[in-house]
Amino acid sequence: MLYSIGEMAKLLSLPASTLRYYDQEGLLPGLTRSPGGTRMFTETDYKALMVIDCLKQSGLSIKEIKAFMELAAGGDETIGDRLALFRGRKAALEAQIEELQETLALLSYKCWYYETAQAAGTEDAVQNLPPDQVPEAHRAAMARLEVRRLAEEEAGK
Amino acid sequence: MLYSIGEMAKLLSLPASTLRYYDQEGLLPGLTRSPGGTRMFTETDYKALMVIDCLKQSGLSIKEIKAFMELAAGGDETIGDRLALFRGRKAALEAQIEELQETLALLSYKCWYYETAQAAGTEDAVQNLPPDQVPEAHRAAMARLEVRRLAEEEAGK
DNA sequence: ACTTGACTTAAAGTTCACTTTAACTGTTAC
DNA sequence: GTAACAGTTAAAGTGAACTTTAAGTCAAGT
Repeated sequence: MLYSIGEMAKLLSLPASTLRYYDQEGLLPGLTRSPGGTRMFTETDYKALMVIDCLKQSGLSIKEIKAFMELAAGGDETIGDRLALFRGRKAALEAQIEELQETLALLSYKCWYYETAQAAGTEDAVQNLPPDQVPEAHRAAMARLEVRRLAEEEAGK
Repeated sequence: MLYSIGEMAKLLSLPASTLRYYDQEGLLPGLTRSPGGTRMFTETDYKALMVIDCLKQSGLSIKEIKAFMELAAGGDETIGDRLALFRGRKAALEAQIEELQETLALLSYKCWYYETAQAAGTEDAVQNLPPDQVPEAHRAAMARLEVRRLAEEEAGK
């Protein structure tokens, strides 16, 4: 089964111009052309594009993805390099997700904060709430807003 | 406690130029200046900058964050709007994290793939592996690489 | 007073990942 | 065959988020 650039663009829900750009940047070394010069995408190209998206989401730049694609074109000799790359990306993404979980906790705290403020009709009510009335679940997020971090406890300035 | 732009930059581990840029873009409406014109950052500004980072991580642009900061400057009347914004950001980030979990699953599959290929000395060995020898945990990720999605099952072309 | 380092501004420059344009050519349906 | 549509290229343009530059001012220590 072969796909035109328009068909492939629909399958991936992205503009055809992006596929041309990726091709131009060397992200699709295996891509073939019809006698007339039209790009013909195969299922293998589809898989490559899914992996490209995956690497992109993991934080790689287009140039870095190109380097990986060249590795992949290098065959079995580069299996070790590619394994190392995926292990690195996996670790990076795990770290990234952890960071986003902390961000999420802060957003949850802010939702609680504004829900409480809304119920009271004013923000002051939440600001003046004794700390022990803040739900346990939000304490850590709340603490992240405090300065401290990095400053090694200077004596009262 | 007051901080110079350099001190605040260190606390946040970002360049002072970024803080000037944020100020210029209107992200710090409460920021005051010394008689000589030097920016003086308070703990409130620190908190605001933590929230800015949080909103940025949740996918908001600088312009959108500015709009929020203006809302916040509007006082108690805008509590409802701000609550709605944080709820929206929370939902968006939750969706984003789910997506990254899927990406992570694909990376895990790729790690397994290359570990197996490395053990066999060639990629072909993994390619030719009967599907039931692929660990259950990786089946879904593997399936995501297949075309199908969106195509409504055309009769054998 | 003077040096040094950190601050100030406006404006221009950078990087990234596309996106658009213009002029043209290939492909498909009638 | 021809219209209309989908494809092609090289090159220029876009928008976001900074970053750098240049020229100058402020603040702290000696």
